[in-house]
Amino acid sequence: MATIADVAQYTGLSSATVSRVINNYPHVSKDKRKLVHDAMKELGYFPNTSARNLRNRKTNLVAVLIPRLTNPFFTLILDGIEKVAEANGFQLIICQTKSSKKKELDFLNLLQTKQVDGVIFTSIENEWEEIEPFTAHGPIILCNEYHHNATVPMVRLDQVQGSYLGTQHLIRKGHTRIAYCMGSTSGLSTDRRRGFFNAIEEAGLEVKPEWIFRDTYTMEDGKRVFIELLKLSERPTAIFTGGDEVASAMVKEARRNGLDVPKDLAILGFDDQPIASLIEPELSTIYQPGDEIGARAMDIFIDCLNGTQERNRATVKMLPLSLVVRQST
Amino acid sequence: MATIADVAQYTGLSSATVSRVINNYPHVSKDKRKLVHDAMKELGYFPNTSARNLRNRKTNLVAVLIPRLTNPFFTLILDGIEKVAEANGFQLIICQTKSSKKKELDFLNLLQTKQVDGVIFTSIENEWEEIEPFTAHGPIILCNEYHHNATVPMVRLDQVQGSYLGTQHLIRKGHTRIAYCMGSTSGLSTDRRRGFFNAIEEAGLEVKPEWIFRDTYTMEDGKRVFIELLKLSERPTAIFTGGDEVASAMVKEARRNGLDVPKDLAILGFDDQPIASLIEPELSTIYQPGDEIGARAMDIFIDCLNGTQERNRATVKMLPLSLVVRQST
DNA sequence: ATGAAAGCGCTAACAC
DNA sequence: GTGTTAGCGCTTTCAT
Repeated sequence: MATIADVAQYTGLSSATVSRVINNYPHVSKDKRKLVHDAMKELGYFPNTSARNLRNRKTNLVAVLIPRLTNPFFTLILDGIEKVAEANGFQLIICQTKSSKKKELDFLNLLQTKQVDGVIFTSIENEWEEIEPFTAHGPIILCNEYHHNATVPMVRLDQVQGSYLGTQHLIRKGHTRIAYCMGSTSGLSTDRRRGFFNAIEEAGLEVKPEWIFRDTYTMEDGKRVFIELLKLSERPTAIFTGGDEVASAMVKEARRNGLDVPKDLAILGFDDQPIASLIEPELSTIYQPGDEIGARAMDIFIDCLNGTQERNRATVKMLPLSLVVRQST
Repeated sequence: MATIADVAQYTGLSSATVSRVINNYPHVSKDKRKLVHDAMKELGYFPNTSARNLRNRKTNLVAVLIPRLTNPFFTLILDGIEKVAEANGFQLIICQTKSSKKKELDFLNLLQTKQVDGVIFTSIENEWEEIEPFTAHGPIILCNEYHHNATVPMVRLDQVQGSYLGTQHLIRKGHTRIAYCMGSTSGLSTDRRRGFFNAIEEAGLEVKPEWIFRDTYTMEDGKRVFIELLKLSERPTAIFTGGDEVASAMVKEARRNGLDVPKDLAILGFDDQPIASLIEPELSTIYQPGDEIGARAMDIFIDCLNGTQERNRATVKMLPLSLVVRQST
C-alpha cells in the first residue's frame, strides 16, 4: 500500500503538500497539484481512512438502531436517513436490536469507542435513564420512537392525533366494542394509547381489559391475536392493530375463518405500507411518512455535528399523521 | 477523552501493560489487571477504534451493496449477513446502489481507502471487468447475483433450476402463451432466462418478442407490465414475473380490470416474500432462501479474511430453489 | 511480568 | 507556496 510519504518521495515534495492536494486546499501551485495527482495514480495511492479518522477525530459514520431489517416501515425510515446521509458524505452502520434492551445498549458502545460520530434511534427499548449517559460521547437523535423525558433532539409523528383519528373513524362507523393492540412502554406507545382512549372516552365507550393485546409486532402476532379474539365471549367488532403487518395477517386469518372484513370485524392498520393496498380487502390505515422523519432526523444529526443545533437539549420536530380509509373498516 | 496514556499514568504502569489488559493478553499479573480495570472505569476510558484500526490494519467493517433497502428480498439477505456478522464482531455498512453503475463503483472506494475490510455484493450493475481491479484491495464476495466470469467466491441460488421449475409448472397447467419479465444482464438474469427457455423449448412452445418485458423490479413495474399486456392482440395466458413485488401488483391490477387470476391470467412470482401468502389469490412463487445465502456469504467472507479460503479464485456455493404452488397459477 | 520506544498514515501549526 | 515536525491513540517488538 502506497502512503502519503511514498507520494511525497516520488514527487520530491513534502507530505504536507501532498496532503494539501488530497484535501483540495488552496495555496498549492497548479503544476505541483498535477504532479501529485499523477503520482497518486502512478503509485495506486489511496488515503487511509483509519489514519484520517484518527487524526481528524471524525469517522463520518452513523449508527442507526432499528428493531428488524425485515420490517418495511423501519427500512423506509432507514431509506430516508440514507438519502440525506449519502448527500452529506456519511455512511450508515446497521444496528439491529431485535428489540433487545441489551443489544441496544451494546450498540452504544460504538459511540464510546468513537467508531461512529453519533447514533440515530428509530426504536427504543431501554428507559431514558439508561441511555442518557451516552449522550456525553456524541449526538444521539431519536427518530420515530421517543421518550417524553429524553434530553436530545427528536423527530417524531403525532401519535396521539394518529390513533385518535383512527379510533374516531372506527367509532363513526358505528363500532362500540373496539380492541386495541399495544407495543412497548415508550412515549410513542403511551401517546398512541392516549389518542385511542381520548376517542373512546369522548364517545362514552368502554374497553374491556381482555380487548387489549400486548407485544404485537409481527404477522405471527397478528394471527395469534385474532385467534385469541375469536375465543372472547363478548367479541369486539373492530380492532386497532398498531401496524400493517399485524393487520394484514389478521385480515387473512379472519377470512380463513369465514369472517367478513369489515362486516364481522373491522381491522385498522398503521403505517400504510405497500402491502396495505395490495391485500383484499385493502387496509384502512394511518399513513406514517417514514422516509420523511428519517431524512429530517439525519438533517438534525448533521446540524448537531457542526454545532448549528444543540445536541443535549430536548427539541421536538413533529409531523402529522393521516387516516387512509380503504376497505377493511 | 481518556487515552491509554492516562490510564498508564494513573496506575503507574506502562501503556504496554494497559494495552495488554485491554486485549486480554496473558502474562499480566492478576493484581495489575484489576488495577487497570479499575482505573479504566474511574477515568471513563474507552479504546479509540480509529487508532486501533490504524494500528491493526483492520476495521471489522463490511460494505454490503444492495439495490434498495425497501426491497424485502434484499433485506432478507441483509438479515442473513447481519446474523453471521454480529456473531463474529463485524459491523455492516449499508450501500444502496439504487441500481446505478456509478454508485456501485463509488462504493468500492470504501475498499481502496481501507474504510472496510471487504465487500459483499447482493446485486451487480457493472460488468465483471469493471469490478475485478478492486479485488486487489480486499475480499469481494458475490451473494445472490453473480457473473459467470467472476474470479471471487460466490454464493448463489440455482436460477436455471428455479425458473425451469416455475415455467414447467405453468406449462403443465396447460399454458402455451407465456410471458416473461427479465431484469439486468447479470449471470442471474441470463440463467433465469435459460431455465425459462429450457422449459419452453422442451415443450415445443414459442415465445413472441412482445411477451418479453424488461427492467421489471417494482410494484410500479408490475402495474406497467400488466397494462402493456392487456394491449396485446395475442395475449399470453400466464406470466413469469421474476419477483413477488411485481407479481403482487400485477395480481391487483388484473383483478381491478375484472380478470380472474389464475383463470384469465396465471401469475407466477419469485422470492416467496411474506406478501405472497397474504394477497388473494395467494401467490404461486419460487422460494429463495435469502437469509441463508446471506449467512453463507458472510461465512465465506470471514474465511477469506483469515486466510482459510482463497479470495481471488472463483468458487461457487449453490443452493437449490423450490416451487411453491398456491393459487395464482 | 513489565517497560521503552518505534511507528501505523495522516494533518496542521508553524516557519520560511 | 512549500517544508518540518509534532502528534492523533494504539500495538508490538525488543529489552530486562
